[in-house]
Amino acid sequence: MAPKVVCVVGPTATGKTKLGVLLAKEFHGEVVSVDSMQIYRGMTIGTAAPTPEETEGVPHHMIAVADPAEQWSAARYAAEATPVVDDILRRGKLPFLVGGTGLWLDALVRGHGFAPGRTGGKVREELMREFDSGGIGPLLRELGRVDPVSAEKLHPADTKRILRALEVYRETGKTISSHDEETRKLPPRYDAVYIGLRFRDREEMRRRIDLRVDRMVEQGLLEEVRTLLRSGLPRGSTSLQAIGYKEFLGVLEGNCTERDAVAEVKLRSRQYAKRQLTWLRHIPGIHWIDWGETRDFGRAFQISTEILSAEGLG
RNA sequence: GGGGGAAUUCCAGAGCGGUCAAAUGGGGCAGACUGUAAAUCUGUUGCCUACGGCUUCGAUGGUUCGAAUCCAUCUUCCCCCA
Repeated sequence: MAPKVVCVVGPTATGKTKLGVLLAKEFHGEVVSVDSMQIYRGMTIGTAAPTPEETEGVPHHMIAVADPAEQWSAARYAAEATPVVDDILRRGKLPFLVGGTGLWLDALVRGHGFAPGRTGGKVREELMREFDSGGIGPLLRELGRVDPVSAEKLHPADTKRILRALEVYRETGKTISSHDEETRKLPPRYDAVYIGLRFRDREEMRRRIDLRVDRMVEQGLLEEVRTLLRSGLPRGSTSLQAIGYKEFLGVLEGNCTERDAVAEVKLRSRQYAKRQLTWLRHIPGIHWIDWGETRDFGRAFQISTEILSAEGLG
């Protein structure tokens, strides 16, 4: 039987971090962050990474462990987070996977591994060159020959995935569709209990996000971005894809006013939250806790406690 | 006070007599997602008893077989001269 873990999920600004800490304290657990941006060092304000006060002494893992200049990926995350989770289990504690990066969470929980090939790899570079010179047409035709299942499924505009599908084939001689098919059948590595946080009302979510962004600015987001840049971060870094950072980069470069940047960050954040909700809808069995006008953590804690107890944890 | 310009579907903004429920972008909504995932990609977006029908393009009234597109008046806004 797969070991049990608890996942605290939900879109941005719903309070996953706080609930995670409350529960970890109660259930003798440790937190493993599942966040593609909190992974990078020096990005605490803009990613709302938990501060030492907020962790309340609960050990947190996979936060600020990467250099912002590095290119992390779901695969690398899963590879590094898995032993961390296992170690927590070995010590008889309960892992709380807390975060909003859907793919990373799935990769960790299901533990399927990814097919070979990576960003920056030789084959990928080669494919990029071919794409630049010949467009997607020839590549899509090639995919149609070697992996018709993927070619059929992928939209012609979905360059990224078309290249990746070809990459897997060229690297391994096997198709990504067969790889996916096989890994889908594998039993998950962990038996996850999902607790989801969300707002009942979209407007309320929006207000919460706006508030959060305003607070980030007050706490010095601009300065944080400036410091990050001073460390000689390459412009194309994955870490700079983070919402808040890419917009404030524009402010520092004088391409946009802080006021506009703030509005942009709020907008992109709520669009992101929507995508997170879409992702989460495909996970069956999430125990949702709906926030009303206020986030009543006392109540959420109580509900979660009951859920976890019913699951035999605690 | 005089002269000129503009009013379009949630927003910006095309359209300049029929092929217009109205390009395009944004936003909204929905979806996808197996090595960049806070990324990337897709669909949809007036109403309906829906392969057809109905009501829209500041307002009213005209011209015309036919108008968002032409004319008149009115309303609002912008610019210029006073």
